[in-house]
Amino acid sequence: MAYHHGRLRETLIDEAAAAIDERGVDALSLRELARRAGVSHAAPAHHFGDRSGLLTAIAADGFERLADALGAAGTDFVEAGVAYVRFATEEPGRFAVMFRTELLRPDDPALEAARDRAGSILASGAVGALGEARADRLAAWSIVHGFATLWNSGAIESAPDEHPDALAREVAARLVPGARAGG
Amino acid sequence: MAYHHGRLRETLIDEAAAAIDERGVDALSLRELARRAGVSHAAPAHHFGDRSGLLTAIAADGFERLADALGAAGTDFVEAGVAYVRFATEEPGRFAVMFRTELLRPDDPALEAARDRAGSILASGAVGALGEARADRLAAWSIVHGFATLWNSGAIESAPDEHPDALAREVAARLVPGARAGG
DNA sequence: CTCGTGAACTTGTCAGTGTCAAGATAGGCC
DNA sequence: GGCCTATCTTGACACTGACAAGTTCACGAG
Repeated sequence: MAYHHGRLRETLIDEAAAAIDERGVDALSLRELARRAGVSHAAPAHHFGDRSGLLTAIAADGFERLADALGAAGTDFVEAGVAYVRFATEEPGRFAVMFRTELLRPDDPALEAARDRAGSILASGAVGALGEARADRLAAWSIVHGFATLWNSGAIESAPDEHPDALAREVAARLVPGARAGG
Repeated sequence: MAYHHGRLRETLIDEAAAAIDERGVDALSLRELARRAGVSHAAPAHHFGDRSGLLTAIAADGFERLADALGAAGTDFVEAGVAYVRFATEEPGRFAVMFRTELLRPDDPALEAARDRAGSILASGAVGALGEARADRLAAWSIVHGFATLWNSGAIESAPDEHPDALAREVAARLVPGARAGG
């Protein structure tokens, strides 16, 4: 086994994110992660310090991906909202980590930057469709975030193979005055 | 130390809920809990089987309290929504456990009953203000649940002493056609 | 009263975890 | 060559959740 893995840091982030999507944050063990990557149990600590360091890196990566997805969806609030939900439901583990703030380093610069980027993109869509007030932006964020977390927690009853996109679009449209599409 | 504590089960649930409100679910250790209650490290297992049993009991208790709070708030959707948010923000630990389904026993009868009771009360308020469609009920639930979880995760920027109630009322009102109170 | 039966609780143990300290290795720069 | 620093390993510690087996106690039958 070579001493220098070469790309250990990236490997660990990818493996960890995949493991979290499969089995949840709490089931993620640093030691098992190290085993999967073929390194010793203390190798991850070198790159991330401790568990929160790893999760913070994953969360920052998650906000970057979310910002990209929101940007690609365009400026319409409903479409951005659907993109938000799609991201959350397709990568539930990453998404959960992003908002489990007690597990993260509070003032990590990379995390804060990524979070701000995603937030401002979502807010710009909301301002166009609803208004500029704080409550407008928060209402937009709340309804898509709430739907996403409820769906991921299994609280929303649905057919076994139902895809959340259509439902999310309907729900988000409820917030836009005069645009009660579907339903 | 008396062998028979007498009210160990209730004591453990109360202590655990308080500890969770203070330091989060993940920081809750069965052994520390037992220490606090003055019993041996294996005593909790007798009453709850394992960790998920304890958390399931706490979650069921939480849904009962939530249902009570929603019922007391009346049938108006906005007021019920504010009550939902108030419950979530005043007892954040309990609230978090209730939706961490991976930590709970999936088909516990007491949990299911309490959850259904709370759900139907919230839904009845939504139907009156919005409509009977699935998306109407989900939009109502999503916006208040989203606001509550975002607030609890610290994602919403606010003054250090700001109380979420007024903001929650404003946000919830955004969903009701023609009732854009505040903002 | 005594006795035994079962619930409530304890003691002991196990594999597993996160974190820390100290040692080993190797690539790059003089 | 020789050193230096980042990278990774080895070893240890205190802690955890879960399990098995033993101990104590309340209570009802006889």
